[in-house]
Amino acid sequence: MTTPGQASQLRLATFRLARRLRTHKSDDSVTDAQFTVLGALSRFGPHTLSALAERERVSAPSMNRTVNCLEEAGLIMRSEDSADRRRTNIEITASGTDVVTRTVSKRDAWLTERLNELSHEDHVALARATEIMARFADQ
Amino acid sequence: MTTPGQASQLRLATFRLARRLRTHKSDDSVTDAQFTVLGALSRFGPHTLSALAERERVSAPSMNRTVNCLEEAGLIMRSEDSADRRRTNIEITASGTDVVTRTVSKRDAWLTERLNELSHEDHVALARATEIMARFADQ
DNA sequence: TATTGTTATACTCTATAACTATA
DNA sequence: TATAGTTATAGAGTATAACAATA
Repeated sequence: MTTPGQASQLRLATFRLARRLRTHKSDDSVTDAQFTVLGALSRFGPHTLSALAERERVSAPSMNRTVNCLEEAGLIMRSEDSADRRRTNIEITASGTDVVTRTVSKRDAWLTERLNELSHEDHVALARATEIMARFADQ
Repeated sequence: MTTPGQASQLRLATFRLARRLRTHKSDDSVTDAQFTVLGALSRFGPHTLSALAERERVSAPSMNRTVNCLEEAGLIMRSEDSADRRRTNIEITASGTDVVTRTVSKRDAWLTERLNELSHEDHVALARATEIMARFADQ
């Protein structure tokens, strides 16, 4: 059974940790929204514009603008879909992959330091919680 | 020992859950940034403009704009500081407090629904992880 | 007719620089 | 001279509405 304060505690801890992590910005040339798109392209491969918009839960015009910025910076590439000429395939470039790699390692360094000091039991609990949180986020 | 992807997974899950929780607002007329300011005023009492800007880690002009929107909506009130006439004290109104209360209960209701479907083991792990995340955020 | 991507338009959030009033 | 708040200006992210090209 869920106790009343449990949801509040999880909500506050989530917001506070997200905020704390956000203060560890590494690369000023790429914004958070742009980096999130690069990360999605890096992890899941090429997307159409609408697939990217749906994944990030933003409108197609909004995603189009972000993708335009990334294209101008040479971090993504558009290419026509040979089967359906309405579609545009969007994929990350070598430069884009490089940005992801460097940024992730910088962003996660702070977190990794703290994870390394946890007990084995805490590690297991945190890994399990991470899966649950990701599942919640998808619902 | 911390495996390479663990920090990334925790970071992503935290960002995604925070983002998901943020979609639950009581009122679409209040944006995320505005609601965060209302929450700070509700929890910590009146602030000067620069104190609010510092707490939210944004520039004074940026905070000024957000505060203007909240004032026009009747959710906060400005009043002159009697001791130092350069200062403006910013406090939440009854309407503002109402928005905070309704939004918080809505967010926790959504979270509680999902918590209630977890196994006992998942509950324990999540509670333990919540404590760890809060501790990380304070460091 | 429906779908995909895009453009037009408008609003918020963000920043830096410069200005006003006060200490 | 220094500080608190504000205004001016500009760039990015967000949305809805409307449009062209294609299925």
